[in-house]
Amino acid sequence: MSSAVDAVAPKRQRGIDRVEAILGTAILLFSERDYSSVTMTEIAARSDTAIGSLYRFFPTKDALAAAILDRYGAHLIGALDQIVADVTQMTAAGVADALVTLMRDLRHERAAALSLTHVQEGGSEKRRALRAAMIARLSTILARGQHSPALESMAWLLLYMLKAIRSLDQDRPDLTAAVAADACRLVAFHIETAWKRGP
Amino acid sequence: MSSAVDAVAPKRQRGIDRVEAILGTAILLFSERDYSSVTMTEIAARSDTAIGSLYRFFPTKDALAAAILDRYGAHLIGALDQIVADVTQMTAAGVADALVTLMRDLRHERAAALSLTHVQEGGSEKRRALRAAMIARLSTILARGQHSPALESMAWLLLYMLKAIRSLDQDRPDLTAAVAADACRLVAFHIETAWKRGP
Amino acid sequence: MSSAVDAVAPKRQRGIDRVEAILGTAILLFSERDYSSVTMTEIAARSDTAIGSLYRFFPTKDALAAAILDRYGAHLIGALDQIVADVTQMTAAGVADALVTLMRDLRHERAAALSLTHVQEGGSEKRRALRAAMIARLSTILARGQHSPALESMAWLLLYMLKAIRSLDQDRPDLTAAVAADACRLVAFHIETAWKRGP
Amino acid sequence: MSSAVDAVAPKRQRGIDRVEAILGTAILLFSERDYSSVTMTEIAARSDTAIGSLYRFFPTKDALAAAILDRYGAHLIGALDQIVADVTQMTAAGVADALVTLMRDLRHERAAALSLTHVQEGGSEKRRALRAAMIARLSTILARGQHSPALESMAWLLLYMLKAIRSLDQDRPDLTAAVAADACRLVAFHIETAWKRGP
DNA sequence: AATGAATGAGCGTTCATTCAT
DNA sequence: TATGAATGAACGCTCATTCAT
Repeated sequence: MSSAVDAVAPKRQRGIDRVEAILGTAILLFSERDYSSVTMTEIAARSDTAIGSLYRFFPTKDALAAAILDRYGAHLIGALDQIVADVTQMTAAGVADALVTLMRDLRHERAAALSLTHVQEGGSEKRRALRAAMIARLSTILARGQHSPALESMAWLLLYMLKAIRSLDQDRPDLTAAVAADACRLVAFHIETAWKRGP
Repeated sequence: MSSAVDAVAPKRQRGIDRVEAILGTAILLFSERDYSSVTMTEIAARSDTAIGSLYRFFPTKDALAAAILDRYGAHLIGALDQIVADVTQMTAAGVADALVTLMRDLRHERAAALSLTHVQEGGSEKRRALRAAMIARLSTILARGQHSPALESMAWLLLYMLKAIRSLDQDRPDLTAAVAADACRLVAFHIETAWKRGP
Repeated sequence: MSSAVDAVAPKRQRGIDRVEAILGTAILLFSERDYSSVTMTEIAARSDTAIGSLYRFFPTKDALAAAILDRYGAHLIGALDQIVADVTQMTAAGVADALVTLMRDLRHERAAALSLTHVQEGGSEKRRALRAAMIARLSTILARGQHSPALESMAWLLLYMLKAIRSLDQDRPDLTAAVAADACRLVAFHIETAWKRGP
Repeated sequence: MSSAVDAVAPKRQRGIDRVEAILGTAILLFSERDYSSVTMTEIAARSDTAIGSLYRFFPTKDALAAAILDRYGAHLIGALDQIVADVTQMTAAGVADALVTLMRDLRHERAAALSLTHVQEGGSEKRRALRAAMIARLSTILARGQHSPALESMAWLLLYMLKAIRSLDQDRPDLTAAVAADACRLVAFHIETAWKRGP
């Protein structure tokens, strides 16, 4: 009953490539459909992986979901930290543009992450941690470099606006150009409001 | 009303009640979880319906999903039509407030509808039609009574902002009060921009 | 994820028959092979049951095992109680004969129960309870009607001798006749030793 | 011994150690659980052997089982032959004690062997051969040195009684002391009955 | 008409065994 | 040679749907 091997981590190049293929395929499928309706068999088949090999690297479906969330979180936080570092030398419009662009770049991973919202196994905890980390960065941006809990509710609104813009971008890519300026203007308006208000 | 109909009326009424119970339960469950992970058996049990009866009213799971989407669409479009009818006599702030309030009122049905996004059986077609209907109303609002295709991209942005506000409202109900004014201000800013721009 | 129907209990005649067929097949298979190597699919196929129906009555493999153990325990304890009731009017040889015969009659169920020894889900607890119940009866028999904890170790030895005789009976049915008298003589010798010793 | 062999001797010794570790681990696991529920991966991990190496020494799981049975059989027959050699100079009680002790000493290997009862690959043939060999020795013991087919059924009964005593010993080690004398007395009674009866 | 037992394809997962490195 | 990644048939179990009662 108890399996001797449970863990993961590819050691050879082939394993690393395979993990990449699996994650890419999984992100693609989860971004298109339900977590529950995407099957491990399908992920394996589409990434040219034997089902047994898939389970070598990701011992459960939830573990695969967690890996995707982790990777998405790392990308996101890394990029936000970059903006935080530069915020004192940027205009509101510049910050708005950076944020909107960042969200567009991560659109696929984000869509996949959305499908993983309800995953068991500490998934909601992971999401909570990620959200907290994002809110912390966005609050700092709204406070122009000094973290300020008073701005947290504005940070939440900013976060959800950014999500909305990314969703729109993904659902109607034909509108991206037409919408871009207005979207940035809205975000910039929000940021300026915060900056005027002070920390 | 006549005694001749009374014989069947209870039956009909019972059927209506049953359908209501099923739809209510389904909306609740779909708003909490994956479409795929909510089972017909569970919907039947939670609404005190025999599984066979559930299938009498909704011959497939997709048909049940379609019924929920239809009902949600009708509610939404009805309410938007009301705002459209009154828009020429409202301020931008008033319109913003009406829209935000509407979205909050429909939050449960909306959450359920989100779960049904990827349903087969003409689900995406239904969604497309609903979106088109919403965009038409929002465009009219942004044009202050006259429908204007030029404002379509702004209508899309408005639509997604409203979604974002509703999501935030649902995910963090503790922030509703703190966020409400800023959210309405943003929406009003967007509406005013459109109104200034002209149709 | 959570299933609305978990429990069991057939209500119609057809269901009762089916449960009998399933239990019979399962006892047969478990008496021939490993618990782990007997598959639910095989039990279903051999008892002409759809796999889904098998799971309606026995929601897990362990539950099926538990049902078999329960039934075996009930048969065994019932028969032992009969012997206990009559023991004061019987000779040692008569008791020995009754015990050996009883074991022979239950040989198939017993062989199946053996396969279920290591089943999780409180299986070992069930086995412990059954053993305790058997030891209590055998102690009473060895004490000629009065229960006596002092005779417990002799009861254990008796229990294992009876198991041995039944196993031999099953493994080499051709020897049954040749062995029967010697086996009964051994058991009677043990019972007489206990009776002489006193409670 | 010579330096020329030293180069390979360590390799051979390592191989022997490895095989010993594997067999020991396998006996331990098989004595605790189902043959089917013990995995090759687990045996490999617990004996610090790479799965590939395990398969080099034992090309199938059945081959590993066969090796365990062979070793158990060799131990058992060797010890019985010793008793056979001495039987003419022993009392019935002495023989009984020797047999009971022997069984106790081999209890772990025996428990493992029990798990392997139903293994395919000539496993039942192996078991039959082993049993025949045991019965031959026990018959000889019961005939006091002269092999006598007439005593075969008594030998079978003796074999199963010995199994029962060993099982009891293993299941309830706390009773060993209390039960030992009674168990030996029973076996001695059986042996004496045979000796009286003559070959 | 209403019920719930029956059905079986398909899901997540395991593990004996093979084979490239 | 020794290693452990790769393979895929098969397992326990679920659930949308059908159908006899």
